[in-house]
Amino acid sequence: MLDKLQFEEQLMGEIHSMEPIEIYPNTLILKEHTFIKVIPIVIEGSIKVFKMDESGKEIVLYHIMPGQSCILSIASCLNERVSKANAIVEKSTRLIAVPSDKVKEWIDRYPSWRKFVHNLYYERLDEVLSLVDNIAFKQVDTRLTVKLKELQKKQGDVIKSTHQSIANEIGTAREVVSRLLKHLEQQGIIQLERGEIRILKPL
Amino acid sequence: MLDKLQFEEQLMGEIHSMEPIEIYPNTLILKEHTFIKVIPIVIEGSIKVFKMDESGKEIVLYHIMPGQSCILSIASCLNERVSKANAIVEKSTRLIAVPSDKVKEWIDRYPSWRKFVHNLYYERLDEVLSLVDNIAFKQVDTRLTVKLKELQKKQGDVIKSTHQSIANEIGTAREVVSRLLKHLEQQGIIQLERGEIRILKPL
DNA sequence: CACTTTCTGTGACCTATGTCACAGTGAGGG
DNA sequence: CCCTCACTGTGACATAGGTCACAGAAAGTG
Repeated sequence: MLDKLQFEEQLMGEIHSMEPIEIYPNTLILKEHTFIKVIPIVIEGSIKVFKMDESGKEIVLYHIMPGQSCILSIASCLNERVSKANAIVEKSTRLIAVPSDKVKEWIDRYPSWRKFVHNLYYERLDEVLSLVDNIAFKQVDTRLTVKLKELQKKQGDVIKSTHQSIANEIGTAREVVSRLLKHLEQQGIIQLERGEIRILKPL
Repeated sequence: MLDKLQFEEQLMGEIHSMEPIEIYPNTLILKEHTFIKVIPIVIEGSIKVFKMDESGKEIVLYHIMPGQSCILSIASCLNERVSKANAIVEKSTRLIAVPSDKVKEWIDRYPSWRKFVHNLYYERLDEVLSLVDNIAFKQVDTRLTVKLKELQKKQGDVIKSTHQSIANEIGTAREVVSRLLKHLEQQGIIQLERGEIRILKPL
């Protein structure tokens, strides 16, 4: 997995010299308002980055997938500032924990690392901006179908996910998602099972 | 103004060798889905970066103030991708237009430029994230008072702004802003004039 | 197999906020 | 001094979507 990242040999060496660690689901690895000590590079699994309000409602900003890293952590660490969001491990995850001073050092030393970081910035900004776009302009039902399409792309026609987690992703309540999904089912577009959504017709 | 930016002498020299240009209000300088050719460094004035939906409703992402630059442009340019938002000149603006290949070159050459860019990333990500936070979790009235405080910080107790522009910033309709402002006035917290909001008591 | 937990389905209800439709009012231009 | 805009004020109204309060079903767990 790591080899797909186009790093210089020397940087690759540095990375490989670090021992990957295994982290289990539901581990909170980054808390808002805290300083960053290590930056994760995900090898396997996935990490969810989200914001949470006082009442415990959360909204998902993006997911860190294999070969990616957490741009918010990098930004915070490069500027020696606190984190602006939370991150929690979703699926069991193997990752390399890069100490924050390494990250700073690499920025100056390796062009390929710079490229990697700038690319991350672009991708994430893009995602966060379309999130803004969606919550500001789109109604909940559109947001839902967008999310379904996205999940379909990742997982295929059988999506394993609970209504609650989808609700979190699109920033609404579980009941609303249940209701809307039921409608789609009645229209014969999807089929619902416990923890599973089967897509029958194109959304 | 430029001298406040902590760049190396050599970079400073490069920047000073470029002729500043003057741009008038309401000039659209960046359109969504287009490629970036030049990056602005604002000397004086301000630029509004925003998203717009089909119906013409807009939502403001952030403002580029003197000494700052447009991180979205930089991100797009470094990755050779299209822009994800629009930018329009608000107040008459003097800026330096840095060709995109210079921006790339500087990233590799000048640590101070890297620092500048990473700092911008952090600041803007922060702003955009609190925007997400606000529209996802907060009600319109809270968003309004937050925005008022922000304007107060910038302009003092007498804020020059129309209800419409505030509505755009917080992503709602003008009537809603008028209504809420009226309430605040009735509570003796603010005083309304045409194009002006006077803050009497702390919000 | 009991018992608990997690997930889903649904009706009833409430309310924040967007929309429409005007009416006024101040400001600037010619 | 008009006349035309741009800005503001407001009532009436519609409604999306959040909240509450259950109930039943599936899946773990000991």
